[in-house]
Amino acid sequence: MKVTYKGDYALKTILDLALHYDKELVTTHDLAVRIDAPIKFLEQVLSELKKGGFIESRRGNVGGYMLARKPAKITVGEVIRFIDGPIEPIACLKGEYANCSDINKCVFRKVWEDTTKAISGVIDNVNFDDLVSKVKSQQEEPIYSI
Amino acid sequence: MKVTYKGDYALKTILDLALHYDKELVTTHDLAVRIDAPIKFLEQVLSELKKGGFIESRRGNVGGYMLARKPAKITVGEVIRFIDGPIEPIACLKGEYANCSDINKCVFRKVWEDTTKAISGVIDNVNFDDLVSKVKSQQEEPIYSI
DNA sequence: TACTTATCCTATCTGCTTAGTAGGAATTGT
DNA sequence: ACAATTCCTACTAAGCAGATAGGATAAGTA
Repeated sequence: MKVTYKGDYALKTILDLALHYDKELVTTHDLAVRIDAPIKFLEQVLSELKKGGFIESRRGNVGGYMLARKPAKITVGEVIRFIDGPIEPIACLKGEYANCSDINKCVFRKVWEDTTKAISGVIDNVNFDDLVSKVKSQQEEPIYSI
Repeated sequence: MKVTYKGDYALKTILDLALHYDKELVTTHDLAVRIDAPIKFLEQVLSELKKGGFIESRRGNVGGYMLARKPAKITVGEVIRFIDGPIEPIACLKGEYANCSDINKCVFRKVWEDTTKAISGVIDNVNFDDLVSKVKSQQEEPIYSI
């Protein structure tokens, strides 16, 4: 599993849109400023997220983006898998590996399967409602230091 | 976390040497044939594994390689980390990431930390004695099909 | 001593992926 | 008509993976 900049931008995009859910549309420009991403690169990420059914858009003068689903219905795992590809640590689990003469006898296979499950157990159990709550609780946090 | 061919060859190398532990030295040639790796590429992997203290070598006519430690004292996690680098799914956990303005406020950080722990929980708890046992039990397995 | 069989060392190469850039077409409200 | 936006396609620079190449060095043996 490797989370690229593209995946990182995608996650931050979904989180930003989740914070504006049921309010106003978000433009690429505003998003790019807030998540600190190159706007032209971000455009491509947004295009993919739209194709993936994560977000919707409105073109023209007062256009912008919004989430296609409720934040609670989108998980980190879904987004990462869609943008950065399968989370398997090694290609052999996808059957795209030349060096597995007898895949059923490979003693490492179980290790990679267990690893994949362990990763899934984390990223598939965090949704964007959780993250929105976390962001909001951080903002409300009292200041303990003087 | 991404396991490369190099990492895969390294793991298979350690396993093969574990299967020959306390017996004879293993040559690069024999190893290359058994694990199906290009010999010149494998040489580089062996060189790294030696630098990492996993294996020892003997040069010359009757040379070859052997494990530097007992199979039980080498884990899959150790080898992978040494050959393929840190298992963190994203660079921000290593502090090598430009896009984290305030790392303590990033709500994704915990996700990546939890992911890293989950992966470690698997790969750091498999050692090469476990794998040797598994290989041997597979070899002894009765044939159920006619 | 010559020869063989090993490990060891360093440089080079090719294709792929990541991250980003560039330029403009299409759409929509004012 | 104009401005602001999404949308589309192509290109590029840098880095990395996965080798390949050519030999130097070491050690046992006839």
